[in-house]
Amino acid sequence: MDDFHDPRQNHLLAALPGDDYARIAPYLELIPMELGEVLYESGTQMRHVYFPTDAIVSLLYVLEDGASAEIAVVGNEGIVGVSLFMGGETTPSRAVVQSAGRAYRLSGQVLKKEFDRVGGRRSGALHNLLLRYAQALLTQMAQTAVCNRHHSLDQQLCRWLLLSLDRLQVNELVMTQELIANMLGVRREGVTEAAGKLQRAGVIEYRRGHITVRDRPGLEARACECYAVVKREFDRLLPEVEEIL
Amino acid sequence: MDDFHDPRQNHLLAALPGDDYARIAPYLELIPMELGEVLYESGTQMRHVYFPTDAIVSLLYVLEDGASAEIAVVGNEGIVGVSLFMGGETTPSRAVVQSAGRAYRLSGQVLKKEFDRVGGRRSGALHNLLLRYAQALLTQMAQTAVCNRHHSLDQQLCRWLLLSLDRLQVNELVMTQELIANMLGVRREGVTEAAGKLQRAGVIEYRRGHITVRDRPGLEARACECYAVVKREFDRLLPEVEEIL
DNA sequence: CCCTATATGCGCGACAGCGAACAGACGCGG
DNA sequence: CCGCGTCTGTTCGCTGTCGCGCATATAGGG
Repeated sequence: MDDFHDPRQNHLLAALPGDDYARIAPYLELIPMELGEVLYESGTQMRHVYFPTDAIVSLLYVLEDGASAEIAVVGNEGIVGVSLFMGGETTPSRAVVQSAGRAYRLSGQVLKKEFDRVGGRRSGALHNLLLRYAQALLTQMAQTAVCNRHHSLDQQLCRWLLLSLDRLQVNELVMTQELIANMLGVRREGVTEAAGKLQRAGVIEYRRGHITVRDRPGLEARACECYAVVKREFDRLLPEVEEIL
Repeated sequence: MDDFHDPRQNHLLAALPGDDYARIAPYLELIPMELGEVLYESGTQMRHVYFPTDAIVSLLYVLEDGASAEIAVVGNEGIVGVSLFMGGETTPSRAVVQSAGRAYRLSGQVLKKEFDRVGGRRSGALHNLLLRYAQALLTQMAQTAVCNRHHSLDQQLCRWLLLSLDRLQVNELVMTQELIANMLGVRREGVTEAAGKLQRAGVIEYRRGHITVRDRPGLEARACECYAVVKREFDRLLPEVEEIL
């Protein structure tokens, strides 16, 4: 978490070949993101995509009655705003900053131009990379759907903590139980109870808005299979990321 | 439902400009599909994509313990096998025929070649069309996730019936309650009860594996918002379909 | 350093959906 | 036209989560 900041702390940007990266690099703007900030609202036209470095963004779906649920989470392994290059321009979801940090912003026009570029190689590297990322996102959403249906709040909390942890450089999350409840689409009291169990078991420790993970293997053991499936699929679809780090 | 069969009964194929369509038409094979047939298993390499005409295919996710849930449904508005052109080759889901009928099969190689084609126009029409379809699929999955979390079995059954109905030419579904329960990821008894309510209300009528919808507006009134959101998004993303029909 | 907004803990009753078990009813195939 | 396999209807207790209300603890700004 030093002050020197490089777009390539985002894995997608890091995975781009030198010349592909060089073409978009001049357009990347470093943007700080605060907890709770809304990057885009359901149905609104987006102007930019975001490549998080140390921030985490949740894709939330909000129902008419105000109830909500997280459908996917994006950290430094991904990009916020896939609908810009998929062609739809908008999505019926909301993007909210779940963990403060920074991201690189890129104008939608520049991204699209590069995405559609048909340069020396067949289709550009960015094109293939983003499509594979979109598929990984599809998997994450599918898994969320099934998990919502079949798994207990306890298991889901573990899954959620692990997903967040993977996208952070530290083992402490700044996050209230109320917010977690919003993400998971459950009652706050339910989170309190589940978190209490984990604390008593020595897996996590928390105090007013701060959760520290003490026993990651323990967390993995209590999580449902959904965490592992999603992680495996991300690793499979985006292997460049592993090679580099 | 005459015997003359045209690939263009699939809306994606119908939406392709003449010359784009002409290039892949010779490779399209008409395939009959029986109820319950598995098009591909989770994690297996796919050789073909399928463009249903009067069949309906469910994308199911099956958990380790055998529990399952439908994450999306594909009829003549779509294509089965998006991961082939997204670049992942496989997905961790299973494709099952939910309603018998026919589909046109296309070799993955031919599809990919056309998908990556950079012909006269910018990127090919197929490319844009399929990406927009993929985004619609993303929306459907997201909505399924939220629906699983927040809505009652009764509402979900209505949503599911409507989604199926939209993809059929008739108002009768050949489908047991047991199968519906598998799709929704609930107990069979739950479906029996929910269906009983609908029958008593005169909205549907059923007998051993056959469900007939009598009052579609009634069904829509009882469904959650999820149905309308998904339908609206499909119409927005794939407008060509409406223009043609 | 205190005070207040905010975060967490807990205790109800209510209820939807689960799991298992079984009875009846339909309809296809022989 | 008969029989059996399959589909549907119904029961019971159980668990997990909800919805509400309220008590208590904590941190950080004035």
